[in-house]
Amino acid sequence: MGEKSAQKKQYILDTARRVFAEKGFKSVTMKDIVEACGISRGGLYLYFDSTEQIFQEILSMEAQEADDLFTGHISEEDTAADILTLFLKEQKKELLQQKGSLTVAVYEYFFANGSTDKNNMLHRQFDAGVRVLEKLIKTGVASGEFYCEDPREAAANIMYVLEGLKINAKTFGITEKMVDGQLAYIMEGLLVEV
Amino acid sequence: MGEKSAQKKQYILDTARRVFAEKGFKSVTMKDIVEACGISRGGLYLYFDSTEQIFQEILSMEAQEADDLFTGHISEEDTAADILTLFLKEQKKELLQQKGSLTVAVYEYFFANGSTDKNNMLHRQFDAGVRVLEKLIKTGVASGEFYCEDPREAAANIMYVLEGLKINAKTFGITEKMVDGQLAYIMEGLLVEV
Amino acid sequence: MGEKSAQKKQYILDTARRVFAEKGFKSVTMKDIVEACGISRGGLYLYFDSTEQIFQEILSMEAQEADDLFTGHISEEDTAADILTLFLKEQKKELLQQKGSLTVAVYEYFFANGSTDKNNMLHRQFDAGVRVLEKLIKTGVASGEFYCEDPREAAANIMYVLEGLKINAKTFGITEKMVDGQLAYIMEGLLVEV
Amino acid sequence: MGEKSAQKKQYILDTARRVFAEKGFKSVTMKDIVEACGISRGGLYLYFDSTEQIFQEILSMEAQEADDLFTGHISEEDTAADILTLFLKEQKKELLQQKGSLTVAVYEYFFANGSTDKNNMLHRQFDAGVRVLEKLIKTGVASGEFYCEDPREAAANIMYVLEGLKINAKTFGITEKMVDGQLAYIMEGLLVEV
DNA sequence: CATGAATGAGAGTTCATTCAT
DNA sequence: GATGAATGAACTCTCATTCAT
Repeated sequence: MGEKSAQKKQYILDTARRVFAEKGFKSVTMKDIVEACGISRGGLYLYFDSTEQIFQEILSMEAQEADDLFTGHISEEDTAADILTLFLKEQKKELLQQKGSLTVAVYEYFFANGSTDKNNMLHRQFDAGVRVLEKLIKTGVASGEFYCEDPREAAANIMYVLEGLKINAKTFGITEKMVDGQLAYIMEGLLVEV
Repeated sequence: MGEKSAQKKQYILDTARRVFAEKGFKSVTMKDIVEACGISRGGLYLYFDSTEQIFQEILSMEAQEADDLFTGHISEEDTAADILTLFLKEQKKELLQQKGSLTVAVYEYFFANGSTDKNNMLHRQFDAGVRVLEKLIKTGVASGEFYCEDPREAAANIMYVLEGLKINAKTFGITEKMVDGQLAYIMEGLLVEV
Repeated sequence: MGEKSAQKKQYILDTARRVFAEKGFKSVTMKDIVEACGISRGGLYLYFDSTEQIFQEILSMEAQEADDLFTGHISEEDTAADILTLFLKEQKKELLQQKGSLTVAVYEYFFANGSTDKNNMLHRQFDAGVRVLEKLIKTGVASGEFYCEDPREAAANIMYVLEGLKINAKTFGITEKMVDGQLAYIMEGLLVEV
Repeated sequence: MGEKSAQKKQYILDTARRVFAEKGFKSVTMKDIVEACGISRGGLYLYFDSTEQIFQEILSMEAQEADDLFTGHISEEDTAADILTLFLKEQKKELLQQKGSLTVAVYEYFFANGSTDKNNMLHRQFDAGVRVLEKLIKTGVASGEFYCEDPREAAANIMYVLEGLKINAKTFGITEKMVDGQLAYIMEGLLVEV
């Protein structure tokens, strides 16, 4: 598969990503992707064998980008509270953005493949989130910004709340106010009262 | 529809519930249900037109039972902390129980139908949970058991964490320790320190 | 599957038999049979899962009929030579009849499935033929009609020649004269010269 | 087509021969051959248009070699019985050798193309075999080694038996004992009893 | 009411064949 | 000559849905 094919493969992945974002994982057929890409039936099979394989490759790409995001935060020179605020802001943006989100597809995929899929992306990202947040909280505690008796569980708590918001966003919708309320509640729970 | 038919309809719903618990919502076909019930293809269509309709009726039944559960707690004569502990214990049991749970099916269903489904069951139950917890926290604050500046957001926070735990349980698995950690963290956040 | 379905199943088998007779085994698709039967695509799958399964059932029917034929001969009251002549005459008829013969399909099927197929029909019929002929030759020898030092190999020889004629008939064609020549040669080899 | 191309063409034929030996004729696709050869899809079409054409050219090569074999026998200075024994020995070797044999592919090919293929290789080889054997038997009769009233049919008989053994070998398997039994039977039928 | 045979639409998959490079 | 990406036809198989009995 030469350079040109790599380009086309990427084109298919990008197009398929849109399809998955629209229809979730389970409803997407090879035919859907073929039609979205405007290529021939057989053509798609030159690159991928199944929707599952396509989705996995899309996930790999996403994971890459997500990792980049996470590591980006830590390098800043801001205070712990600033960084946490930034992190939550970004999460909020993602939560409220409807279009182009793979959330539903990802959940559908891992409902079926979560246990068998070694190196489960959702798992890895959740754990990574907890780790980053835990470290951040500890930093904040050390600097006197935060008060927290159990940084580990506090970090996990934040991640669970984000998961909860995410799933509710997809099953019955959330408002910006709801997100703001929770994020404020989280921040206030950590900040040392003046 | 006579009494006999009502019985058969109920039989179909009960059997179909098992099928949905096993396979989620999207993968279940009318054929699956027909086979699980041991009835004829045409027979099923006398009672239901689609898996969606069947699932909706199952959800109605579930909602009824869930409501019963919630209202059950409040009637106790225990302290707010006791009731909350009881509530969380029950949530824990549900979180850790794998078999027979409709969780995945429900999520899959509302991913597709969440916005269109008026009277969305997930939504109603989430709101109900928040309301009950808010009232409970307020009671606890009044009795001096709890300290909480924003009972509303605290209640929502608990519900979001439970959602987060629930979805993680289905996508990559959670351990009892993880649940205990979070539930303890929640309780400690509310209890007035001695 | 009620009585009516049994009839339709038989109809499919009879129709499919014609298709296999025309096109051999490997070239026949489910679609071919569907079209020959004038039924729907899905309809065929109610009765059979694959061309292989259909062919196997056809073979079972054939085997039944073939067995009936064999046993028919022996019951006669004729001399051994008469019976053998009759047997060879019938073989000749089959050899020269082109239409409706499953020969090619059978060979094609057993090329692929001969070793795995327990209870290989071709094998059973060949052995049965040898046994019947051996017994017949021994009878003829006892009655003084035949002269033969090794009835077993003589019987096998006849069966091999018949196989050879059969395959040649299908690969490049044989004439009646060629068959007659061989059959006469076989008879003369056995008959006691006057 | 230059010398280099001729070499490549030969390489394709040799490789394809192995493929046909493994899978017979009908199951082999252009793709199979392309992959076995490790060349490009388009590359194969520069030399051949179809599996049929490839197979025909392979058959031509085989025929050449087979003819060489036949003529080889006659040139010896041995007695007729010796030559016949040698011939049968070689036939036995071929019958028992499973790997690398084109037998199945050849039959499959001629099932479909036997009648249309002018200059049918199977036909020519069968006839050639009969002619050689007939001449040999006549020689043996003249020298007093053999007794045979109808050399022509005796020769044909041997060829038919060999065909029968060949096809049985491919459809349900034969043992060395079975071959030996028949070959001995043939020899004894010709030899003048001492 | 209940049955289950029948239909046909549609998804998956494989290959022969072509063609721009 | 040689490549291999691309196409589209053909086949397999599964279901939702209908309907005569």
